[in-house]
Amino acid sequence: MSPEAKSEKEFLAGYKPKDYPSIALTADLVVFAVTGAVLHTALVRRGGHPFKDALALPGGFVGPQESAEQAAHRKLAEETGLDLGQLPVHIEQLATYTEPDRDPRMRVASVAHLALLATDGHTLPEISAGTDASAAAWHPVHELLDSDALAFDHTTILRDGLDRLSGKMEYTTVAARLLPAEFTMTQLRTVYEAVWNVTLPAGNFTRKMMPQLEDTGKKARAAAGAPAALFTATDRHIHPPLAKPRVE
Amino acid sequence: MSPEAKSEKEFLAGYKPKDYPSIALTADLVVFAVTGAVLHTALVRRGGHPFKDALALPGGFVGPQESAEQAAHRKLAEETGLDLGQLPVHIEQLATYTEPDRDPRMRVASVAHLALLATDGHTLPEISAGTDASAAAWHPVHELLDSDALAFDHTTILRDGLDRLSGKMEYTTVAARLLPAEFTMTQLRTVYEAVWNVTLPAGNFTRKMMPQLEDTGKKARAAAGAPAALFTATDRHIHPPLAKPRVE
DNA sequence: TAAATAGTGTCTGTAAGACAGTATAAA
DNA sequence: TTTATACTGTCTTACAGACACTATTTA
Repeated sequence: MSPEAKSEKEFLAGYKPKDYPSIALTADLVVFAVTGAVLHTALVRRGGHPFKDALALPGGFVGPQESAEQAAHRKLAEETGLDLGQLPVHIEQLATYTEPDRDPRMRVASVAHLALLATDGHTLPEISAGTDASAAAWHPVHELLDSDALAFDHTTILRDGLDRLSGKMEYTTVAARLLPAEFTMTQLRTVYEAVWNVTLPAGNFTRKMMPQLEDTGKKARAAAGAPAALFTATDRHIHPPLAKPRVE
Repeated sequence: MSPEAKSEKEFLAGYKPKDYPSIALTADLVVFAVTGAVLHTALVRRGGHPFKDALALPGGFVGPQESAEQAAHRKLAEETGLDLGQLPVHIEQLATYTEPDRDPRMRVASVAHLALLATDGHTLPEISAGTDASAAAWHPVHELLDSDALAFDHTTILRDGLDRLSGKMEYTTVAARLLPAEFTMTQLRTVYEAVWNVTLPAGNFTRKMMPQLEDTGKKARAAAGAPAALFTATDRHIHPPLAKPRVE
């Protein structure tokens, strides 16, 4: 209870915000999910100008009482109709895009987030359009990135999201966030192959990942072949990292 | 509201910004430089409330016509008095901090940046206080992080900045940004040791880094001992990475 | 049985870690 | 010379990559 604390209290009580540049803040989402060994991203079809009818990342304004990450959670539910109470989702901040002219309407800074949805590898979560969009659907990422088809700077953001995920998978088990809590080694390897757009030798992958995972002791029901062990992820760092094969 | 009828050009000409939450955007800086084998960061002493007389990261509002990165450049010059025309500086975005109550005065989102200043390892660039601060000075990072001494959430930001730099040094030559364009292997190793707060075996370090650097053919003048080769950095990725020794 | 998948064994080449040895300069 | 620093050689261990092999299930 020093005199400084008291005077700071007085200062704040009488504080009137000074002028500062008017910049709107949005939270945008790069949403990833894997099906059929292909990485997909959730995109909305824009209902209005600018970039009308173009594909865009889901997102929207950060509210006055929420953090950007909370806004990303809320927007993910609103814009895709996903029930996040049911579906495990991993959200982390990606980067912030602040070029003054990135939105022709007004000054908007966008805090982009990476969102990973858990799937069994066969079915994508069903998504439906929110208020601002005319449609919401899944799109294969690697095909999409060959064409600069997205609104605003969203192609850049999507590429940054893919790069972040690709890199982080080398030294963490974050790839497991694209799978159910318990998963087989083959499921995990399929996620790596989908995100990296490569094929990996199964035997060596198993040996490398085994110490990073927790064996549940349970076995998966196999359609054919030996039943696979079910693992859960840990937060251990992979050291040395699992190197992404360089493209030849 | 019949967006169908309007072209995008007409739409934008008649566009009036809708209400959006009022959030101020600032660019803050984690500025690093190495001297005497110790990593230092530039901090300002706050002149006013809140957190009066506490240490804080340099930074300020993003202007209406500049990106956050441009604002970071400008603020670095303004708040430290550094002549960035003379001094090579590397700036990259770190993360954005958006907790609603992180500034007691008003809603402020801060885009934090990592700034690396080149030094010869013996002298830190001289810095002087800008308008908002009563002083600006260098502080040893690892000592500082033991005590949560900074204003706002700046201790978190500083720690995130250190983590980013530490990690990136494993697989890039970004550490060279803390040195002049041409540097010796020992200088570079000293940077690694300062940032990671470890000691590294000189021989193995040389062998590992050699293929990542460009040999200028020139030699440094040595006070004693054999003259060291002068290298320049490349943008090659270190593969496999140079692992940071885990703390025992 | 055959077919399919899971997981292990084994060999080879590369590189990290430890550390000794040699080379090149200044005092 | 001595001393200090810069590098290189060498040995051991670890592990990635390649790929064959065995084990375990379903049909």
